Amino acid sequence: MPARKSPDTASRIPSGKAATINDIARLAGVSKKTVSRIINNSPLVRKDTREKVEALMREVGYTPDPLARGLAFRRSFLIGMVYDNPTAQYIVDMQYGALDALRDSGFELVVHPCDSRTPNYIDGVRRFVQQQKLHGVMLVPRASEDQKLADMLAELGCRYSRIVPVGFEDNDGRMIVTHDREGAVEAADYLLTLGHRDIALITGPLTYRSAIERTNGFLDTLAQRGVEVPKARIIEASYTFESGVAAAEKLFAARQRPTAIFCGNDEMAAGVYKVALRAGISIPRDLSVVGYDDSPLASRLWPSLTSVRRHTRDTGRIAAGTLIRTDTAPLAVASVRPHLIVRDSCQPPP
Amino acid sequence: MPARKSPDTASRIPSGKAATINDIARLAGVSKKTVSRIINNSPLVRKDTREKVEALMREVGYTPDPLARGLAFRRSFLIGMVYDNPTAQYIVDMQYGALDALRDSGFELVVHPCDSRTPNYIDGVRRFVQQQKLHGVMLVPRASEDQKLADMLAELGCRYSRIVPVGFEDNDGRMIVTHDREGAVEAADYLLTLGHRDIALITGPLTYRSAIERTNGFLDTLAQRGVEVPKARIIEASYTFESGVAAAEKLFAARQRPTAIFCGNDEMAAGVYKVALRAGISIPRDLSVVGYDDSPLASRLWPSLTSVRRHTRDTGRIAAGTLIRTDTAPLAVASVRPHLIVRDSCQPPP
DNA sequence: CTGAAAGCGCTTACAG
DNA sequence: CTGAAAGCGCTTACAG
Repeated sequence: MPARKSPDTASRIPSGKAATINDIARLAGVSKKTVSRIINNSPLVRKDTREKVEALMREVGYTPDPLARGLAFRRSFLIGMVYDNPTAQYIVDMQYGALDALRDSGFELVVHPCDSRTPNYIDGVRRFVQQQKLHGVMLVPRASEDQKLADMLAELGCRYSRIVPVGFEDNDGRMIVTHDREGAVEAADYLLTLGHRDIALITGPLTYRSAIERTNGFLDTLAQRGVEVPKARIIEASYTFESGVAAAEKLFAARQRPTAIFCGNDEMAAGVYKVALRAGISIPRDLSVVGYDDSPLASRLWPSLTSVRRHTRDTGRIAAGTLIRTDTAPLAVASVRPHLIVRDSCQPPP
Repeated sequence: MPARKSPDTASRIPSGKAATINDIARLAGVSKKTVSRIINNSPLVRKDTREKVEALMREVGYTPDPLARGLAFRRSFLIGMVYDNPTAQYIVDMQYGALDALRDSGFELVVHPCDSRTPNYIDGVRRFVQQQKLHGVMLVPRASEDQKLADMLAELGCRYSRIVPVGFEDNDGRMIVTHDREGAVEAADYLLTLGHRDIALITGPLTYRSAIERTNGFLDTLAQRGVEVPKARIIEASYTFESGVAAAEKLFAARQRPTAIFCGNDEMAAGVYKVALRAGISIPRDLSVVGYDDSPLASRLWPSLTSVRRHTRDTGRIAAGTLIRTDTAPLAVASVRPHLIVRDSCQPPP
């Protein structure tokens, strides 16, 4: 179904089907190769030729067929998003960001969730990339931390971008560095400033660099101000609500309860809320809580949760944008910095 | 990069690039048309020919190029998912379901969020569908309720499936009916059985059929048991947390407070929780609350929220599956039925 | 049941 | 700066 065409040119295009490069070439009185050059922004076209042809393309509503272009290029106009993060809001925000970058670019976003715990998930991604001849792939945490996955893409010659904490080296793909440490540092500063000294920490799985960064950033900041956190108050959990519940139960069973808890994400903070509410521990009067993610949950909980915002949508926009741009140096490193959103879940210790 | 090939046949395929239909035809000693027939499951192939060729395809790891097939078919191997629902978990579940159906089918999922409140969003979807030559489109609530959107797809000849409440007619697309009424009926039955009579209702926007279905299902069930809900206790909100807060404030300001509230979704129920907790109203002792969606929020809240589950992933699987299948009658109507998940947010009235 | 020819709508060499 | 020829990897008529 061709887009609206003015009657005069419309009559010269086979009705009922969209215009092709041949129609444009014929109507403009140039070769299809010239039209092709214009489509691909080649500088080897005279300005007035370009303008004449572009006007015609607009008039007949011509857009080149990505299938035909892909076949000739041996590469599709699809960007793959590969992820194994279970947090819905994070995924959706990342998708929105990617789509922001892809809008009106002719590229589309193909989603590919996977489970990095299964042994051959990398083969699954490889098939996806090869079969669809993807133009590029964004690797989203936590899969983005898997060096084997990145290596496979490099070997395939597929361009990719990785969203990773500091500490990664990559000569093949573009990196977007999330600086998780800084968010944790801000959380620590905030709790210290409120006067807290009896502080506990519920971390994500320390097999992930992001969890390590958050943990170290938090503990280092406390240590710099002379606050040591006893081992019993550092609990490694799994980023799930249930693991947050279990961790909180352990912390509250101790002789002396902490006056503040920093959680590696909001899900686990919600677990702390549940245990505290059930036990009659008032937040923030008896206990201050800080989360990480600034998920919708943070404002839905009561009292609303102070949490570290990650700018996920911006991250997605950069990660996708870098895959379709040709003008920038492909290997530069981009940075996204988190920051603390203060709400109602903290106050000075009792 | 071709998949693993045994040395004998590998040597007969140009190294460094994947096998094509020509390689398969040559190695199998048949014409490429025969290979094509096998790819497309044509019955016009002798059984032993088929088996021989299929074995060869497996051996060399051949998969047909979707770009080339798409160009020849004038239709891609992409399924579009069009949605304007803001709830992250719902979207992600729907995507997972769709991907369940598409796995190993050769089709991929391309996401297309849109904003049905902008005047020309339908043009955006049209461009998406036409330009990518989509094989099919799933319409997800609430965009799925827009008849103009469905009509546009029908006019384009693009196959589509719609996830809709009862009450829609569609001769062009497949419908997956969600039976929202039944979930609301279950919620009403449950509250009545607990002994509630002073019941309030916070609905979604009544411009949506789904919100109307839930509202009517709830009110009709109460009426059948002789319970009338005064107008002041029926508040139309907008499915957001904030609108739930505002609705709860209005309900609690009344002379007599209801003993139970049914909310059109969990977001608004979380708003009720916030207002109740802030006001010292104990859930479920003083107030019972029922939500709709069974989102992650439902179990994260404390006390955990009784809510209606929608089986979103199953819905997505059916909606996508119907677009790539050729064996079933395309216009049959599928049904997905909600049901109540009882948690800790309700008890008999004080 | 099988195949040779032409074509899908583009791009890549290659020439000028 | 511009173009004619060949090709990307498939499928659709058309023949047999």
